[in-house]
Amino acid sequence: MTNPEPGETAAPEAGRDFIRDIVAGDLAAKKYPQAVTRFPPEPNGYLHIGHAKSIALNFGIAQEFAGRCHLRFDDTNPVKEEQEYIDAIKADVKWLGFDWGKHLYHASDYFEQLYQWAEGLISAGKAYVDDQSQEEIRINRGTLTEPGKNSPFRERPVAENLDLFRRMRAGEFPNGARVLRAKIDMASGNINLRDPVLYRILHATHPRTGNTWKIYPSYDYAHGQSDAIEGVTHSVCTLEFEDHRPLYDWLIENLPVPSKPHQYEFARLNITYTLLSKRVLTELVKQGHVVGWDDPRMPTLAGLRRRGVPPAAVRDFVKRIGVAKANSTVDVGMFEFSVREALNKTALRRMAVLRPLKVVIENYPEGQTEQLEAANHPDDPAAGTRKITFSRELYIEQDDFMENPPKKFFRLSPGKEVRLRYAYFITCKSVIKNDKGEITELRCVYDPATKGGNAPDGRKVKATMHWLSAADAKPAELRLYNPLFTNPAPNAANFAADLNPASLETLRTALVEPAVIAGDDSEPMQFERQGYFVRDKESGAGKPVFNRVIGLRDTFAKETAKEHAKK
RNA sequence: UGGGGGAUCGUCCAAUGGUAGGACAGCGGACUCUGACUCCGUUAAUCUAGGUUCGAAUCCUAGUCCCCCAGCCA
Repeated sequence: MTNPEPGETAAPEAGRDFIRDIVAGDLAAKKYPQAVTRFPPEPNGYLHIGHAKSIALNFGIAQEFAGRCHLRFDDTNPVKEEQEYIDAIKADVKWLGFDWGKHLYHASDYFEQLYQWAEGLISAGKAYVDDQSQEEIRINRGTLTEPGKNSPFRERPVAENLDLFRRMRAGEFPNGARVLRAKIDMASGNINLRDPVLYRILHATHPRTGNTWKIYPSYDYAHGQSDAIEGVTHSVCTLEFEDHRPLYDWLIENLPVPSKPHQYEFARLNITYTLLSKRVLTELVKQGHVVGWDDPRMPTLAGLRRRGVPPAAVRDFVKRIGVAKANSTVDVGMFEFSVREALNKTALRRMAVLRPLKVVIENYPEGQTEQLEAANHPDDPAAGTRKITFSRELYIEQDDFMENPPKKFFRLSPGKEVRLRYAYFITCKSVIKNDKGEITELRCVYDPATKGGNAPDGRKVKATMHWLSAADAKPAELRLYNPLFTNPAPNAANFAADLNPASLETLRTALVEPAVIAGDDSEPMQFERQGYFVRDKESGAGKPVFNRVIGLRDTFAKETAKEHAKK
């Protein structure tokens, strides 16, 4: 985290959303010397693209307003939290491109302070130990339309509360025996104010504090106070915490905290064909619908990373969608746009045949080969060129040939001439089929005068196709991914019903040009006319595996689909 | 029927009393050795009804619809 010179607090991009407006206004009014934000994940799962929106917001504000942003783990529930998640979250935030510098904190760092403040609340008569069972507390809380009833333990003397609370800490009582509650208002229309639980007994091992604590603070009690301890000025969270704000403020007002942070809420991210719920994502993993948190079909940052999505694409996406208070669902197409845009600029071009169809160039001498030059990136000469081999036996894409093509089909068909990219024009002479009538091979002729891909007589072809020399092509496994859900608005409550059975399509007979294997395959490449692919971690020397990050925009396929829909 | 929020092109986000704008998607075209990219053009919206005002997405009144809250989760 960089901390630019003071005085540089004028906001360069102020006013891009209502939260930044507030920050800019507070800074202009000299309410704070510096904007301090925080990203506060609970380590009970992996981060997903919805978190990326929050990360970019919080770290972005710090950058733009010359403030700072903390990474703080909200680790108040040891029953659900694990070290694996803590490590994964840090890795994901870094991957996204943000740096908390020295500002790494945990709510658990403040457990002792929080405890002392709780005793203070008890001493002030503002909190009490409740012996009611969980069930009784629930019943006495009332309903949305009926007020709650005071606990019979609400007027317990301070000394007794203190004694009981200390014994709770000492571990004298089993889980659920008692809780510490704030004494606010059991009749409040806001249920969060009906004597909210501040501490509960939990005999569990915490990833950081081990077995030191037998009681743990609730989210409401820990969160705002952690903000205050850290000097957070703008505590940004999602809409569902809006009606926790009065409680947030009550605690800040009634505790001797060192600063007074304020909470602001924005709408969480939703995307079509996607579920961004930690509960659902956890179940997808645990029930084996995906191979893990980093399954390339997952909307987790780990999944996107493995899928080959550049972090810049994620940042661009969350910047495009903006920040507001209205619930909304972003079209997944908008994310795909960001991914393609990021990849198009940098991905090196290669050729790969997903579903091979053999082609024999009848008039090309047997045994002869030649090296042709191909650009690594047509829009960037600096990316250089590579050699590709041409020979008598080739492979083209099955989709690039039709025996009886419709008018709009520009590719190869009997008697038709097309260009093989960077090579020659070829014309299809005949089709060879097997017993079942399936096309197994094409016999074509080439025009030696078109070497490199241009006809000296100026004649044009409608299509340019990718191809591979049979002797040089390398086998590879290609994994094509489709949305995990078939429903644009998947039902989180019954997500299994909306699962897409075809979310993963594995191509085991695909072929790639040698440069794909030989070159640096850690970065995504574009397999021309197909899409962007990146080497998967399961890839081995003898068995290269590539993930399709995303396909190229395919206007022809879209038109074809439309035609079909009409019929 | 308690409390808290929200409604602007198909979608997401702007416009804070003065020409409703941008992005994605769509459509049409140009270009093209990727049916990609790029470029040009274009369709398309203020939840409803009243009111205030020279002028309303914006202010007022009354409605409608949507979301969140009854964990010892966060």
